[in-house]
Amino acid sequence: MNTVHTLVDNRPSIPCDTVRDPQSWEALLSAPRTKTMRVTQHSVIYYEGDPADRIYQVVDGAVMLFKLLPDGRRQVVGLLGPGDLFGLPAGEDQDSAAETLVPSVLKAIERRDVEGSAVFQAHINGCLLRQIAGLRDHSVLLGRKSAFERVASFLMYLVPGRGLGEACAGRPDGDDDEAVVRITMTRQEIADYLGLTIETVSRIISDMKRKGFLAADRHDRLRIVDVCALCRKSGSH
Amino acid sequence: MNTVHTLVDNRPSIPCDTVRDPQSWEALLSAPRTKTMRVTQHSVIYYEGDPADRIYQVVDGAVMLFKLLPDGRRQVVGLLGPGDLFGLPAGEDQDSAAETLVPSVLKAIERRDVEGSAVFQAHINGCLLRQIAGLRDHSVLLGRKSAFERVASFLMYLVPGRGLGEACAGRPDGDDDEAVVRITMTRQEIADYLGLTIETVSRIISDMKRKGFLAADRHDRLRIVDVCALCRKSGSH
DNA sequence: CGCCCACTTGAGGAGTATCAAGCTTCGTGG
DNA sequence: CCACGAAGCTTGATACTCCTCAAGTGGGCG
Repeated sequence: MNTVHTLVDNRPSIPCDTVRDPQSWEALLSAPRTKTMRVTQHSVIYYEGDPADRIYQVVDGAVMLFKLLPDGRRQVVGLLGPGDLFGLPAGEDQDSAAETLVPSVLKAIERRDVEGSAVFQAHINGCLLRQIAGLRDHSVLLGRKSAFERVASFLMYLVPGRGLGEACAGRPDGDDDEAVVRITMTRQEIADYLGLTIETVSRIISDMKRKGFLAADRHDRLRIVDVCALCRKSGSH
Repeated sequence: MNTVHTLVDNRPSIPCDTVRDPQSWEALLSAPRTKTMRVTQHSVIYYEGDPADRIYQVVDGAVMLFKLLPDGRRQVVGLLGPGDLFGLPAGEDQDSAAETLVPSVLKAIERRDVEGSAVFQAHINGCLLRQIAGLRDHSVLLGRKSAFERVASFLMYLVPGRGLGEACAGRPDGDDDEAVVRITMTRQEIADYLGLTIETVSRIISDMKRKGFLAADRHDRLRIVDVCALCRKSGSH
């Protein structure tokens, strides 16, 4: 917890060609010590307990954070997409494991490069606040929602441009409020995210099809017939 | 939705050289615009949706953060003690409500006083990271633990100096590993924190007494007969 | 002393997990 | 190109945990 306060004098200009101390987050991403990683689906980036000497940003793809109980029960504690940061725990070691859900491109930034810089701290701060908001919403889901509501909430989360909050607000609830979502997670991953079993997730999705909320395009692709209708079943509206 | 806060400005302490730009977190706490609040038990500090123009630090006491679903279901998404910060959402408005669990002393800091300062950002960062770690642990509890394990985990959390992580690690598991914890939360608050009902919490505690894990001191006070034994039942060890 | 509120206890039922088959889909190799 | 196997998904039967509804019980305060 011994933060080194490098008080960077931030003058307005910043022509900043190949600075030793990059002045913006974008510059940091292309700094010499920052590495770009291209990783395949289901690659483990780190395990819980690994030393946290780098932080990561998702450039493209998707990453899942999870924790395990000693007996093997797993809980997914975060889903990350482009722009999100991960790998920055409170202590010295990672407090969760990180694994890619799809082939991804990541930036690995040396932790010491971000500590002490006001610009980076502010950027990181924003990311952390968004993660906290997401975790709080997810606590409500895990603690208070039924299985049906959990799956409905999850599907809403997958609808582009309607992540959780703005879900139902978007368009008038007239006809043709359709959306096609790609499911890039396995049933097991979804179950571990929603605090359910694989069988329950499967049953709920079948049930949603039977009730006309969903139509099957393919195995890894679902058509939500009426986004608003499903959203109203998510418990949040 | 607007509770009246008793904003008591207590200036007795700290000569307070009236800095315009305080350079340390401690200095900020005694800056002119920072107010000290003394609030009674069960005071609402803010509701979800209120504008977030101040952030708060717990000086003494305890605060609970919670969210409500439209139908009234409640989930407690955070328990805070001395030193913890709250009231800093990702957006403009509060994403959860805040209420005191016991009579408390809080510092209310103008949000604009902390934005843009490297020193404060770094301090806030550490607080946010600790909150994220707590939320992740709590996700595991809500998503994957049984009712018994949840209550056991909660009791471990109350044991002084054994918050979650270091729980069982402390002392040798010899005899006399006793602890007395004060329960300052109502059964309803505990239930809403653990994602259970009031009746289930009550039943589990009775069950723990019957099985010899707990002994009743008083209504709001429990004696944990063998901390290590209970800890082993918490699912985390 | 008695009321009120928070807590406890009980009976019954809903919802989800568990266990056990089937069924698809996809990749591999004949 | 198709047969085969494996892995992931779906469906069914059953069990069990926890919730719901309802009736006590106890302690604190007027």
